[in-house]
Amino acid sequence: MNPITEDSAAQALTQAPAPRRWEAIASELRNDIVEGLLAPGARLPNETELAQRFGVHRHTLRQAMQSLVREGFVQVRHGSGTYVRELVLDYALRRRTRLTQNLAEAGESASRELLGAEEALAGEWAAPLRVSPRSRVLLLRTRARVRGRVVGVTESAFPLPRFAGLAEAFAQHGTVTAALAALGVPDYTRARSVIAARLPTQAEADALARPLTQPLLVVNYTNCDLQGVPVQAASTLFAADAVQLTVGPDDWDAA
Amino acid sequence: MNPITEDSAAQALTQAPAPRRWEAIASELRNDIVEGLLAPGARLPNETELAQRFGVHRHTLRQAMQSLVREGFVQVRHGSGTYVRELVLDYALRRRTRLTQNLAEAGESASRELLGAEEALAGEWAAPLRVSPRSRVLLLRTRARVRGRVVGVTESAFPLPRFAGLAEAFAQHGTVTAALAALGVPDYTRARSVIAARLPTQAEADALARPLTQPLLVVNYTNCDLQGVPVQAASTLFAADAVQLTVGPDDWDAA
DNA sequence: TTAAATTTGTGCGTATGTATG
DNA sequence: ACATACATACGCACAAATTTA
Repeated sequence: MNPITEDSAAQALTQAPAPRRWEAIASELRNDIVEGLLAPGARLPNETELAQRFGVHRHTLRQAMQSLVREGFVQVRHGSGTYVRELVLDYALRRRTRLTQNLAEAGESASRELLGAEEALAGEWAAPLRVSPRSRVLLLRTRARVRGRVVGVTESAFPLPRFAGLAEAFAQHGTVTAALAALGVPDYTRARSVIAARLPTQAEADALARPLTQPLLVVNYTNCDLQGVPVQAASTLFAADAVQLTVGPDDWDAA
Repeated sequence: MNPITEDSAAQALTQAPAPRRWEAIASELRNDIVEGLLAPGARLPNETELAQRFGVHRHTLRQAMQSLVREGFVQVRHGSGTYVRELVLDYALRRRTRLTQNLAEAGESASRELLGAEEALAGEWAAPLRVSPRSRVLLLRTRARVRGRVVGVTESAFPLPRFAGLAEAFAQHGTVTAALAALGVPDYTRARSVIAARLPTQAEADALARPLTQPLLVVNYTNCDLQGVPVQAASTLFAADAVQLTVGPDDWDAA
């Protein structure tokens, strides 16, 4: 194939300055990985084959690959092949447990998005928050991604009226820790975690972009401020193929 | 329920036939529950119906029921019905975690049976035990029951030759704690626990008497003696419908 | 144990488009 | 308009690691 005709053709079509083939290829492969088309651990076709498929030189494809390696999506094994990186995150349960920070500590790019916020009666959240069942709470539904893949969804309850502006604060800062800090809770600790496992409902499977047969790790917990007053009760659903929990000397030794 | 008749019944069983109808009925229902034919949470047919099925008077059936209530297999809700008691055990992960004791603490009768013991190369157990992969270990497979129902199976590895007689000691005492004590390890602490969830293999589903669709809670851990030397590396599979794990202030506060 | 096949890693050379001054 | 520098892309060849027969 002739690069001259290619590039001039692309220019004529889009008028865009730089097509950058390797970036488009990387983005296409990255998308396949995030969407689950290329499963974690799967071996990609070899470079010659992929280059042929995309109609580029092997060097060009390699540049795309190197980009994906840097971003942590794939892992190349000399003489063996290129593989989609397994996504097994160690989620450490400690006294000071922070979801976003915890996921980011593994050197991964973690992000958190707000799915919804509403006011409701405390109900089932009353007991862990130590408030009246007829008092009101703010419900926050959030979703955590690592490397673009959804790894967990959380439903949290915050007592009202104390945390009235929390939804906005979360939307602004992107983490519960920062949102609480903005509302005058500089620090908090985890009181208790209860861990269970079960299969997801259809809605949960959809939210996590996982099949109905992929078990969930359910972590129910309460966070308290420095005075020991509950500030957040929550239930996080982790996709069990992506997350494992650790409880260890780091926790126990931590004074 | 009269304890006197109970006791005399037990006595009679060993000596004479003594056809106590209510006991046979209780035993039959108990068996259905243990075998999983009557699932946890399931509502039993009403007393009139059951009495009819067994061909006894309702009073006789009630005697069987009251026996099952006292044993903790069922729960009667006045005006609603009789239900198979949910079996949700809180398994607390602490520095000093003992499986049998932990299960027993919930006021449940816990038992542990030895499924098999063999010698093998350390292999995958080498890392947690901090021994050479080519050294030998004793593999112990055990099964834990609560109220007759299997709730977990454990595969443990003990370094050899230090724990050569451990299989016999376990068979004799029935717990790992006692077996280790008999071999000169008076106490041990848990170094680290890693928790994951997945669906069982066919063999695992069989061992736990659960369907293939019932997720497992997998807990991998290492126990060390007071000098910090690993004495046991193990992987316990819990049936997630029967067990939930807790990590909390009891652990963190414990100095 | 050895050897061959497969796959990634690396080097050199060539050519084109873009940005800069 | 021209020279220079740089990133992108293709062609070919061989080295090194891994897998498989």
